[in-house]
Amino acid sequence: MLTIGQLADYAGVTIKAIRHYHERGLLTEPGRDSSGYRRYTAEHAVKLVKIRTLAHAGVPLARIRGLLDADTATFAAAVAEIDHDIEERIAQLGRTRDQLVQLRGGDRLFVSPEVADYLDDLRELGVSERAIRVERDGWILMQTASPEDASLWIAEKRELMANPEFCALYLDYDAAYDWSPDDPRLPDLADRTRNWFTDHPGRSENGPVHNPAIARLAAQSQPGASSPAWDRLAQLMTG
Amino acid sequence: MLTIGQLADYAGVTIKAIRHYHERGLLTEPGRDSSGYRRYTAEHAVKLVKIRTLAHAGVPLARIRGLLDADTATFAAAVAEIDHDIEERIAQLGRTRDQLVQLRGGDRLFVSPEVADYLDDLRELGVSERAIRVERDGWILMQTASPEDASLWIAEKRELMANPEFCALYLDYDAAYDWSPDDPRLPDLADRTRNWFTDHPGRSENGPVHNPAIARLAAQSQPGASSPAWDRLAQLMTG
DNA sequence: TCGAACCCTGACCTAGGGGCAGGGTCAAGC
DNA sequence: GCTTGACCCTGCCCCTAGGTCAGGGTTCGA
Repeated sequence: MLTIGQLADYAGVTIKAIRHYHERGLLTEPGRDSSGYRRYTAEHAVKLVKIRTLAHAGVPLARIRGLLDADTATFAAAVAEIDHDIEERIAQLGRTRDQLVQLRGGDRLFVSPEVADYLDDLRELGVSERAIRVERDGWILMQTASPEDASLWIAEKRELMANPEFCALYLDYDAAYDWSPDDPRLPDLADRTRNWFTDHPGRSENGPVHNPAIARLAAQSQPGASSPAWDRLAQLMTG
Repeated sequence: MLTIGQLADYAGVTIKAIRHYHERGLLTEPGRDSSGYRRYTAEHAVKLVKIRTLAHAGVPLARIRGLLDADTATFAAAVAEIDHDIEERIAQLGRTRDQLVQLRGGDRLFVSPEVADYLDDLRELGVSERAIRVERDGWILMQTASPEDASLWIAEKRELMANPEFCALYLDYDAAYDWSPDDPRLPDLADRTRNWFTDHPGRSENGPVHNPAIARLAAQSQPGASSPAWDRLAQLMTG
């Protein structure tokens, strides 16, 4: 006959857990000795090890209760299912590990692969980190609000980046962020930008032209996403 | 700007979880629109994905809070540790899977490998399942009450089982369980048993002779572990 | 303009225990 | 015989990471 502590040590379980299993009706309360201590038999030990094993496998206690006196076939089927479940959980943990690595470096976790590739292209082109961040945040918002539109737009945008003229314009626009609003290069840049958009109207008919759309969305979320020079540019182009 | 539902879909998290993160101070409460709805920015989305990833990795929310604005080195160290932790958990799940298989068939989960081997030997020898069960339960109790003694005793017992005479005695004793208490073979069996113990005194000096010890322990836990014939045998040997 | 889908707060519930209070019991050593 | 440390008892509240329900208000598309 075992005391609760001996039983707990045997099964690798805390005393509290055993009492918990009693409360939940998983393990029958054993008899008491003269001083009121619980006294366990080998049968209890066997049952407790089964409970522990199933509990470690993540089976809810309520289900374990049902399983303990199920017939062999039912039990076997349940074990197979539980085993499959663990396999799935292991796979999920593996995926989580991969994501954990991504967490430290890169934006792949936050945007679609296409957008991530696009951001990498920008980085390679020499675009400033500030601009890339604004782009990223813009794409996050777009993808969240309307994934299909974002998917169309990013495809078009990546095609656009294959055009050297557009790339140059993009880089100049990026650089202009830090310019003085009186910089003499601003009017010329405004002209080139306007010409570009005149020559290359957007293809998505019910969507806005991309750059302004992104800028507007991003500006909402990113305080300080504009600058004096950019404000001046906007003035030059609309005015 | 995103609603809470959009944000939840983006991050693959429930609305309730997001509100929970607000309560725990993991994610700052965003501003509200005119009707009191929360409106989220891309920054929130990025932070939420980080939270989700860490939470899926099993990191407690309190720790995630500390990690979110830790410096790069601290964060990297934490991620490495968390990753290691997941690896460990995967290994543990693998072990649990093995045990799960054992759960269906065999006693290896309940007794030491030595005892399990011993039980297998008995089975091979042709010992009844009833006797094997009584033995198993006895060993569980012995191992739990005193693992060192049990370890010594099982070693001795297994040596004993190498002796054909002892095996024969064991089998006869097992068979006698079902005999009538008037069976004429009982006195002879009692004699042989007594002779055996006279010729082979137990080697552990401060321990009782094994068979009776096991029988007594097992009899306590297993109601009906004895039989009329066995009771008669005990009488014949002690009287 | 109406119904579906969305959002709000607040309160309560869950599993699987942990920890503490306040008390009784047992075994060993002196 | 007495003490000391290790056990055991019940009962209570606490925790995490949310889920669920009630009882509202809001927005959007047909």
